[in-house]
Amino acid sequence: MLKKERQAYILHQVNLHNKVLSSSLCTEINVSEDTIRRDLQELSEEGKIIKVHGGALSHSFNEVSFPISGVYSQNQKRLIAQKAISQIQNGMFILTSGGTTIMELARTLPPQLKATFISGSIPVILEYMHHPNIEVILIGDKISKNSKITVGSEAIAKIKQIKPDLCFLGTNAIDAEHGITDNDWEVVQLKKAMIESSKKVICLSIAEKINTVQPIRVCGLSDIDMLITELDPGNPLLKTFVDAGIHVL
Amino acid sequence: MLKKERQAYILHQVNLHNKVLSSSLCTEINVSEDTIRRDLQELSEEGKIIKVHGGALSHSFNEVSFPISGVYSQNQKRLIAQKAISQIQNGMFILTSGGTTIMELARTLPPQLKATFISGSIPVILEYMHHPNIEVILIGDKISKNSKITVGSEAIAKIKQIKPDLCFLGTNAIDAEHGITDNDWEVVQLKKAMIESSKKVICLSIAEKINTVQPIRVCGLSDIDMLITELDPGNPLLKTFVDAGIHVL
DNA sequence: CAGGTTTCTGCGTTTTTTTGCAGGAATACC
DNA sequence: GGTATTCCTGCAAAAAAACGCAGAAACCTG
Repeated sequence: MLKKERQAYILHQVNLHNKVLSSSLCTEINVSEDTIRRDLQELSEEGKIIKVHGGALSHSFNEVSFPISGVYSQNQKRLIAQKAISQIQNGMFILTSGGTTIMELARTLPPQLKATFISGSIPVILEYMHHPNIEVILIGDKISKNSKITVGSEAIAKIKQIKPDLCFLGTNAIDAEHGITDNDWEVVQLKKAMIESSKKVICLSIAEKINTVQPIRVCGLSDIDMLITELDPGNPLLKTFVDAGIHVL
Repeated sequence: MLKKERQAYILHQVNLHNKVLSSSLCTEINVSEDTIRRDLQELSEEGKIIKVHGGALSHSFNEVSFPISGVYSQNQKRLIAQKAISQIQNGMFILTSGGTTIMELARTLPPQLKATFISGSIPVILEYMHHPNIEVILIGDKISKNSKITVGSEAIAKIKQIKPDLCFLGTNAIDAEHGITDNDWEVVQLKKAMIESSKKVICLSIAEKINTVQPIRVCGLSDIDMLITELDPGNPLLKTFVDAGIHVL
């Protein structure tokens, strides 16, 4: 088994179960405990997981508070949310993924807006529920505890049955060459289904994530209709996306 | 169980109940009292909790609040939850409704329990998600904002597809003559489906709601397998239910 | 393709962390 | 004031991590 492969497997396990034990990993993959430990070390240095005595935990595990960076990018996300809202019209069916950017969007929705929002993300759904006028549809299935969204074939099947007007996609990484990429296999499956179902796909991303790559591919640039960042559309960082025919806001 | 995990669990318990006893924690997590004490020590040094003789308190507790009105029935509900948990075995598929009694059940689940919980209630699902070992399946559909559960034909169809071992039903009203009744038409539809699907239906109800009636009928007594209240099973108030062949706990 | 270099992996040893236990001190409760 | 918890200290065993090293594999590179 290749090192890269091994680490991808470990990362997948961590994202799936929120924790891994070095001991169980080394019997699963059949390598020495030292190798596992070194892998965990590397993944931890890359910020992908949290290494603890005896194994590792997913980041979301104790991601209760990240006050400093949170506030910092909060303003950027608010700006993105504003731009995104300008694309919404009354009566629309809107499918959204999870993530903090979408959370900000949910919080920022104008109270008089009347629309139907569909999502499988629990935190996002909670935000939508506070809104006085929108209808909320929840996609059901098994809940992935670390990403706090519903994942699985049922969820995907349900998404394929609907045809929303808009799809807002929070992104983990977007790159001119590799398109949108992510690090959780199940989340990627969902996003793929969301993109396929929707009439129009709008990708929300803070500038920090532009030109970054994650291990698993979600879709190419051609599948995206619009890209919203906190930057000015004329910013040179965005030129490649404009050139690719994406409407950049 | 990893140290971080344990501490996260403790922290969650503290934030939930505003206090924890070292003695009860050490039986719950199954470690020595010293370990718990050291964990509390560390968490206290990090400022996450306030350590006191015999356990720890939440920060918010210290400020003003002496337990408000809820506590009275909270204790009753906790007792009900305890009894309910005695009916759960590892590996079971368990369908639950919403409501505060079920919330208490969700909060009280022992951390080492491994089971699959299915529900359409958002607050209950949030509780389940905090649990380290259980699988959580969310029933999706349109969200009813006032009852905070998913309602509609999709949800009902999904419930009919499953065959859980147990169904815990929070009740609004139960009466010897009219059986279980409720006041929300959509919730009633769901509960009916839940009862129909489940191998065993366990009804949770505080004594206050016994012999009360609501406008819409959910089911008759014959559909219930077990009734759990905070009262002693021998209590005269429960006699009619025992006579009706219901196992009263 | 041959030779050299870098990277990766497993093993033995040492060091650190974690955990439980025992006995005495401190504290709460009656 | 006496008794029963609870707490702290030191200690020891077990588990895990870190470290150094050497063989093996992969990877340049000319």
